[in-house]
Amino acid sequence: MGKATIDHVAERAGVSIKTVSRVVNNEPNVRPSTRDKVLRAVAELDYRPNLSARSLAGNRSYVIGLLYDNPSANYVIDVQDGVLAASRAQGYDLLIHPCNHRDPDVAEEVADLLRQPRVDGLILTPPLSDMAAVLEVLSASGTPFVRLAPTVDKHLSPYVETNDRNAAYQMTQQLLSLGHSRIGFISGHPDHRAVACRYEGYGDALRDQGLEVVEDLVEQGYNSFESGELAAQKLLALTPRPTAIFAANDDMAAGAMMVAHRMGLNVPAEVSVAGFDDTPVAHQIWPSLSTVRQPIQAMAKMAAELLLTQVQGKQVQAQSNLDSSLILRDSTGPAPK
Amino acid sequence: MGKATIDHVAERAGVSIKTVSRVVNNEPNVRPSTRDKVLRAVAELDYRPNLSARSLAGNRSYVIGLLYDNPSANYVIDVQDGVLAASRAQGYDLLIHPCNHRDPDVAEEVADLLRQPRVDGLILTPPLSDMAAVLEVLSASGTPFVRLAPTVDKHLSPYVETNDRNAAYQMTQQLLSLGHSRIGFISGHPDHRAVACRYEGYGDALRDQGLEVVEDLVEQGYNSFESGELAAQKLLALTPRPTAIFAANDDMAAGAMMVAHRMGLNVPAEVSVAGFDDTPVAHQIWPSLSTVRQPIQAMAKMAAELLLTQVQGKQVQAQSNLDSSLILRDSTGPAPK
DNA sequence: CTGAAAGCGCTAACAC
DNA sequence: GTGTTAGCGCTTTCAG
Repeated sequence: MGKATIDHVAERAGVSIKTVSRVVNNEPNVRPSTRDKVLRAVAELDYRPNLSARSLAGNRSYVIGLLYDNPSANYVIDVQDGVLAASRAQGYDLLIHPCNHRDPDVAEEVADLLRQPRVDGLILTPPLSDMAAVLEVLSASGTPFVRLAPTVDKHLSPYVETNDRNAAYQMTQQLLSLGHSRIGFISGHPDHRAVACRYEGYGDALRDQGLEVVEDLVEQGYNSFESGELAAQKLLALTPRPTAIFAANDDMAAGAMMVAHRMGLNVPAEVSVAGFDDTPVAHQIWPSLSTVRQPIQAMAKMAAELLLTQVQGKQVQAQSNLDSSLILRDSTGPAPK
Repeated sequence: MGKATIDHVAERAGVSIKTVSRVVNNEPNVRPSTRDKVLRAVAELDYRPNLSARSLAGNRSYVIGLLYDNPSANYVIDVQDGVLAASRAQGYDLLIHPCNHRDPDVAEEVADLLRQPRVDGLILTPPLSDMAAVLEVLSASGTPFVRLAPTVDKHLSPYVETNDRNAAYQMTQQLLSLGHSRIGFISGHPDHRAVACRYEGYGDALRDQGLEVVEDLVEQGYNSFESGELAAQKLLALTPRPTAIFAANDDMAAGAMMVAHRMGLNVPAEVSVAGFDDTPVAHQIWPSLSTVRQPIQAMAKMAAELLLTQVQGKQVQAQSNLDSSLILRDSTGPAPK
């Protein structure tokens, strides 16, 4: 089966190659009967347009890029799957580009990626969504891009987000309603601004209940299991001990749980633990972790759809907001007397 | 910065475009001084060859594909990172193509992917590495491919593997040396032949110790946490109870641990648990899990290197074998009296 | 509504 | 060693 080209199709359908091109690209101004003829020839020859030729002539690549700094395998896979779902549906391919956001050359790296007509558009995940240097390069290049959960310069591009603050507010409220008042908080990596927002929800919920944020009860974490362990060690060494710990992500919550186990503390009887993200570990540890589920895949899909709309030159809505949900499992319970 | 083309470079260097092409592609037969001139022009103009033009003219895409059926996010990310490390180094891009190996149309899907000159070669992960229909399409197409951990038709392509059987043998031996003799085994998904091999290692170790494989002590699992729970429920309900459980992967081991906790069994005092893969969950659960670490990323990198060598038309070694290592943590201990 | 012609930027022959 | 000449398969003018 020698690959069919547009010429073969044109010949078979008895039209010019331009007409074939029109049909294949869904352009207007083709008589229905002509369109049918062409479509039939396409089917018979099992014709697929050659992407390279297309991009060379049309100056587009039919590829979109996904730029991320691997914070967590589960997150990345969810994002990839969501983006792929949207891009495949429209015949676009996905180029993945992991990078290190602390590398001083990231912006240069991105510039490099854009210097060639490799990608028609880019999707950024946190913390890249918030990096001024990267945003500048992108804006200057004119390449369309969409961000996931940006917290700064939101006017620079369309974006998709969830309300992290609200979800954290609800989880805190949930703990308060269980009778907890000394609630420890392990905050997220400061570079991940979206994760940092979760702290606001925690504080707001306390204040709305007439409580204050106690400085000792808040520990800085860095999104990793180990940083959660360290933070929890400090929190659980306090007197009086907090009766609950809310960590800004599941890995840190798992770290806190590990510390509780080591100290012989019963979860949730002596201390409740809550996380955020609903990663697989949340239901694989014992007791299973109460957490917040974010629609990562749906967000990524939405972002890709916004991007593709934009790539095709259409006007696009500036933002999209999806909801999270509270997942209550076994790690949270009534406050001890 | 209007993109520089090969013509600009040729003009600036005072040579023909063909010479530029030679230099850029590291072809021989260019006088060093000429080469230098060209290289200087390339640098000054910040010239990058246009990939589309290149692939159109040269009938190659400078892209390799990674075909996988997402068994676990951590595994996939490791593979991606390994492949990227190798491909980036050689200027190749990566196209990811997750798919469902149970979908009756996978082979057709692969054929579709190959119908266009989108990818110069393909890397397959288990269980795709073992799927006859896919292998057939690939072999017929003539596209180079490399497999990770294949168990069948090894002559069909170069491949990279670890010795799963040996690693499982060692872990079983370790448990035996701790005094365990009733060791339950939770086997892996039958579609994942490489995982299935781990059962052989278990059996061989027992036999070499003069023990027999007791049918009741072997439960079929399907690689998921939940399947591990189910299997462990059966195993731990036996009388006498097994004093150790060895699961063919970490997720199932985590499931077994969950069941032990629910039954109030102390791990490892009353029952030891061992896993395989050293996924993050292994050190995030309590007690931390003894397991086997495989060099996934290194294997993937090696596979990509083999593929790229092949893509460039060079002869390539048929296989490569990397070693796993035992990671002993807190979930295994001496057999109870 | 349809077609002819002119490239997109590069590599592959083949000459010199 | 180096240059010349054709395309690769498509989209884009611009005519009809």
